[in-house]
Amino acid sequence: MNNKTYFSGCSISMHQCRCFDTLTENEKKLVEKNSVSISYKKGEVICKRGSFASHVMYLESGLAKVYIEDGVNTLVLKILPEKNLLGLASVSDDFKTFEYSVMAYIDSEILQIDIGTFKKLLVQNPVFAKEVIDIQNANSVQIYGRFFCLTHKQSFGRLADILLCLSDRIFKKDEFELPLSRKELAELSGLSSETVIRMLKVFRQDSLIGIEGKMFKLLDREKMKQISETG
Amino acid sequence: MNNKTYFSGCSISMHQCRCFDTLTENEKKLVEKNSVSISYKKGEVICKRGSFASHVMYLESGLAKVYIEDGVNTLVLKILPEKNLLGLASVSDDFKTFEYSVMAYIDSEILQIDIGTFKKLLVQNPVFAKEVIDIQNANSVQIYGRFFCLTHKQSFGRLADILLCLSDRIFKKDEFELPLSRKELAELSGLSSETVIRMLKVFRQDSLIGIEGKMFKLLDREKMKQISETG
DNA sequence: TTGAGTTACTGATCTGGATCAGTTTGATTT
DNA sequence: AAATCAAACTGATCCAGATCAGTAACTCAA
Repeated sequence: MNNKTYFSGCSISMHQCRCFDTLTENEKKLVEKNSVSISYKKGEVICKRGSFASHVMYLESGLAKVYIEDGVNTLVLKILPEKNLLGLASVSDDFKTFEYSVMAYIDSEILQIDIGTFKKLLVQNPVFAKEVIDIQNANSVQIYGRFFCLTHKQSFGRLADILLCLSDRIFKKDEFELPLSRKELAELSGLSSETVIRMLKVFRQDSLIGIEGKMFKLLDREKMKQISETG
Repeated sequence: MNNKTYFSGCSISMHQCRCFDTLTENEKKLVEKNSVSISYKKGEVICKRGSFASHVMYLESGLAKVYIEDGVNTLVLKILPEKNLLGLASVSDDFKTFEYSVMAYIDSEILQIDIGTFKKLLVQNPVFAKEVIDIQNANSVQIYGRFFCLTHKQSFGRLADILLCLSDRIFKKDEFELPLSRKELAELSGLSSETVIRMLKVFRQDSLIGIEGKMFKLLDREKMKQISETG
């Protein structure tokens, strides 16, 4: 009876945004007419928590972090891969402002969709609305896992988790160049950068990973998985 | 420039569930016909994370905790006051099972609504769907705040936060009888029960609160607020 | 190629809160 | 009223990870 349930702190949504597929041709045109596309460079802030939300956003390409901060600490809620919606809370009249901040990890392309148009579609196309609910749900469940991970796992488990997650869900191979600084990696795992650096060293010494600068290589996936589950 | 943003770890949704108001008479009857009401005693498990979800739930009366656990640790996602929906994720086909567990803090009445019926309403009544989206949003935003609180505030801030929250949102007065054990209060604030007990002692010594067994009385709300913001 | 700034890394120290090992209190049963 | 058991509380100790105070390496600009 020692089968602990496993929660992934993985902060990357796997949900494929299908909601636009449910629109009619006319509706698609309506969206096109009422949206603009904007480019962001690596490190640029895409939206600030608390600022007026006149649009829903869609990450067409790139990679972004969704986070909240209080001036001292930053909490990364999730990593957002391309083809995902952002700022959905603003469709509720209760939230006139963005509920979180978003920053581009790498150069990214954002589609801003007028909130009025989006709301109109929600009410006029129930299947679309249903898809949006699905997105919200996937989102919640993922946040629950991450919440558990950051509050109840300890450092090695968290870091192993994040590394596996990045490899599996973003880069889709064992070797990848990580576009994040050590500090960003630390903030993602809810640790100090010093701690992360020390831990990476241990992982390397134990031949779990190979690191050269920003190049990461998973050498022992099996053991890594085990650490992420038990640690 | 030292105005830190304040996140409440308050785990109690203030959202009033309005979604049923949007239904027509016929739809209301449909819901009534396809739902059952069940009583739970204090401490009873209302649903288990991972079990099949054939229904959405509505807490008619009582008070419950929504949580996830891995066999060792428990994370309380939120406290659920009466008149709130539960287990919404199961309306998504991706989630056939409950995404969290629920336990009654006090004797509670639960309405189980057939999932098929609920889904049907979602697709047939867009205003209803919109209300459900609003509920999801309120939920997410609240969890974000709690997430931040439990990961970045320290013990005194967290406990002050929870106490204020219970007083404000559940009991709606400064003096109340808390139906939770010290251990449950601890788990709610992400601390060990020993730590919570010690902290309560400090609060009492500083005349911030009065405690006698399960009776709590907030004596210095102002200072309490301050601790919850800075600590 | 020098210097200025940022990021990576290392070592030494500190500490918040957990853990462990009790005692006391209170509720419930017999 | 004695016995039992869980919850409340206390004190002593420990440790994971933060923090501080550096050095080293790696940009990038002039």
